[in-house]
Amino acid sequence: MTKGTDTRTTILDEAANLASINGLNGLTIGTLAAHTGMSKSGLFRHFGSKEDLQVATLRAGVDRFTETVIRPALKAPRGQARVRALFDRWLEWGTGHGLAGGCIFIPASFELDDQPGTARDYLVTTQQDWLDLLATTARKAVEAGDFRPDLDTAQFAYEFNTILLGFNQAYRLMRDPKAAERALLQYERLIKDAIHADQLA
Amino acid sequence: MTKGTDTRTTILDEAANLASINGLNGLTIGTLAAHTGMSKSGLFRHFGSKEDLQVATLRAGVDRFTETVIRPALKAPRGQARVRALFDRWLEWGTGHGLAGGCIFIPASFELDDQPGTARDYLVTTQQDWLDLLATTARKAVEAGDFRPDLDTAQFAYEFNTILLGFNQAYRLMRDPKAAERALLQYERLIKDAIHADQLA
DNA sequence: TGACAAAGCACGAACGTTCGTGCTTATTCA
DNA sequence: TGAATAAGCACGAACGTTCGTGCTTTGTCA
Repeated sequence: MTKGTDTRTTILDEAANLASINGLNGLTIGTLAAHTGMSKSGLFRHFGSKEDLQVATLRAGVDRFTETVIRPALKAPRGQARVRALFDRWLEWGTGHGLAGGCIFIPASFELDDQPGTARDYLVTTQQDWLDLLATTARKAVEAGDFRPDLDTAQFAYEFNTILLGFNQAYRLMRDPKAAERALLQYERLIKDAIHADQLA
Repeated sequence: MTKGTDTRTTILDEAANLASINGLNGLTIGTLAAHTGMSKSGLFRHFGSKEDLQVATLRAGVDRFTETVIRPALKAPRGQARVRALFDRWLEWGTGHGLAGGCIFIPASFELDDQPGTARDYLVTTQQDWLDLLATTARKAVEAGDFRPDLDTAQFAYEFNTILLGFNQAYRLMRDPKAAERALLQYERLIKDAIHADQLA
């Protein structure tokens, strides 16, 4: 690891933290330089444009996410256990074991949705990867016999993700002490339905 | 209605639209002035500070929301019908029948959650009002016999809101053509559970 | 005429970005 | 091996623009 990529890593580490607090648009070159003890120009040289910095920051966030959530969860055995591991790990990710301001992708989702560009494009693929991973994990749980065979795994992934969004709002904006409990209840209902659909109309 | 409050209304109307697109922090006095054909200073005089403008914009959003979602939904008869009316109306609200960039409160939720101030405070009370309204509506549905007596109405409100968050992300960021369908499926499962809890473990 | 509304103008600060200049490492070659 | 050369890295200064925010002046109606 040469010196350049070394400081670049340091910068992006801090950038991800700042962006998790102030958002991707609130991430500014000046404050980032101040937080890293660099000059604006010296820092800027590593990226070339603000948008490149945003994409690089998202990419750094993906690395952190993979390390904090996905990799550990994949150690759990296939099936329902792994689904649960993803859920539990995500809750940790969203509550400070990841970035200072929590998940960086959720605010970005609503910040960039009307803002065309490479940052938005990258975020979309990232989010799609996450949904695909969830769907795949659910499918394996079906194959393992944990979930019912006719489960709509894409819908399952969609709803799983939705639970995280709700938790994030309740936890960070509303500071609801019951946020985790609420999310867990919702999760358990989702799982119950994935095991056997309710017969009643 | 005097001239001053008249233009103020015009300004806030446009402010809500711009904020729904660019976020509350992305809402800038300069661009707002350009969009309303006013001078920055002439516009600024109406508020006195950026934060005041943000709060006033949120307040204008609440008015629009009440008019678009709540008021029409309250015309539906108490019980499950009214719950459904709130859901349907919200989907319209989130897909353009309200503000240009969709719901203004959702992006604000994730933008302001780490940003102390009067704007954040106001948003929290607004969101709490919404959750309370949902819970109350659910409780009336219980009283009407539409929902089961032991329903946790606060949890119901929480999950109802969560569905909206998920829909917003799927619709606006992912541009998922199935977003509405997915949200509806999730909604129907929530209702089914509200009617009679699944017996199975 | 007097009160209020809007414009005009200017401010200091911060924004993203460019430029030219040194300092530190690698690389090359005698 | 040691000097010469090149590449990489970070810096300070400044660019033009936009930010939020004040003052002062003009316009517009009761």
